[in-house]
Amino acid sequence: MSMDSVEVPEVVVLRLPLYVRALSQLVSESIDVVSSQQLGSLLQMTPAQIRKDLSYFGRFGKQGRGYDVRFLLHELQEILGLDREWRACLVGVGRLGRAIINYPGFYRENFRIVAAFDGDLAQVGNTIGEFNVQPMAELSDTVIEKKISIGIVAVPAQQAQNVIDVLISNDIKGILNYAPVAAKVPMNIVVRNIDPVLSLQSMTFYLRDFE
Amino acid sequence: MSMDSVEVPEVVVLRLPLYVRALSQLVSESIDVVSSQQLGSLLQMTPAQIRKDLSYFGRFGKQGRGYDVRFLLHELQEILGLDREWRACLVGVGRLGRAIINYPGFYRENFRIVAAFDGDLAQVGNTIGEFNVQPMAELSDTVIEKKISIGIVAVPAQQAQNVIDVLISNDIKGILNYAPVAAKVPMNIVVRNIDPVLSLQSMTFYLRDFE
DNA sequence: AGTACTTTGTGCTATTTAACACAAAGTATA
DNA sequence: TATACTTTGTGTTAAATAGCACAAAGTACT
Repeated sequence: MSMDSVEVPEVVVLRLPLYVRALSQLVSESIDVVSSQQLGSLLQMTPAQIRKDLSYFGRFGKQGRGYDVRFLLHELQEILGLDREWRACLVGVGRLGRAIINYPGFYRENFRIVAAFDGDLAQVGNTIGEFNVQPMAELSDTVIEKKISIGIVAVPAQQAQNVIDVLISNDIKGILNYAPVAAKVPMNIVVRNIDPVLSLQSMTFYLRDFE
Repeated sequence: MSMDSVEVPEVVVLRLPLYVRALSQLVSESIDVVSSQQLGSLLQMTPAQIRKDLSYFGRFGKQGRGYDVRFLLHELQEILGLDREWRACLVGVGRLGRAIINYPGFYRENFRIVAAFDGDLAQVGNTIGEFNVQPMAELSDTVIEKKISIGIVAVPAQQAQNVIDVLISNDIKGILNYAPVAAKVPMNIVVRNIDPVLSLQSMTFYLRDFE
């Protein structure tokens, strides 16, 4: 018995960031108004899909004209919760973890990595970028102190589920998982997997027949 | 008028690597037989879906028993084209590109990065890992020489479409795109996007209401 | 051999997702 | 003001995807 008259499909939510990105691009090009037609050709999707998606959240456009770029961008950012800073902790400071810390793309979009943990005590105390690597035992306190709501998992597959369990038991609600495992989590936890190997392995199905 | 009696849906192809991974895990645990039930609970999906997916390619199971793990693994690897080595080139040797080159996960799954390019001539000639960074002008020859079929794009958004166009014009059929852009490609080209920021930006929609 | 159980492969149904197509409402131009 | 466009938002239809449920075929145990 949800409050929402219609539940928003997850596929729609997954597309909203694409719109945000395209609209940001348009803002930087000083374009004020855009039609679903134009947005569609920019993003390689049908205008109807864009309009349907947007209609789940309101009526943002103007007939005969299109959408005010800045306005729609602002609305979508608010809908997605992108109008504020999000704090994340990294777990696992191996090669991959270090690359993630040094990746500037998160910062640019208001995602802040504010702590780094590792289960391996040999790593604890090391300095990576601006952080001291902390032991997992400190996770509980740090999550509260630094108001962390997202966990980024960059540990080997074997340890991933355990790390994820610890994160969840410390009230982390969102997990960005770089480990190659299908994490088991309660329904109220949001998991996003980053797994380039899986991507390649499905790609080759279509490449087999060329040479 | 395709040869296949039924076209395999792309969603199904996207799931096959998950099965491959789970089966590999089972092999390493010396488990010989698995039911769709067990596989489903391992991967958090319904047994029916697994059986339906597999049925697009053949009848691999045995009633009352399940699937022979090694046999099914081998079959799926063959279907996906994972029974051989795939060669890729990297374009863009900035921070991200270097991390990709040093990532051991590709190698472990028989994907070989065999060349690195950069459009910035200041990068050309530098040594990254085991490679000399080559200028884009050499891409054409190198792709043929080294039998490269996959391009990994790790350049800034602004340059991504151009790089992708060059790759395609040199007969690359698969692109693993780390740049935050919706690449425009002909229908016969397979693109897979790796975009952690998009993942976070859709995640926050569900996190908004906690704290 | 017989009974109870397990599990596949698949026809069918239900659900989800995407696209069509058009009235309504706006713009542009004369 | 009138006419020809443009574009949204959405009811409706179409297509894609997922899940049910069961006959058929096997296993396990007595």
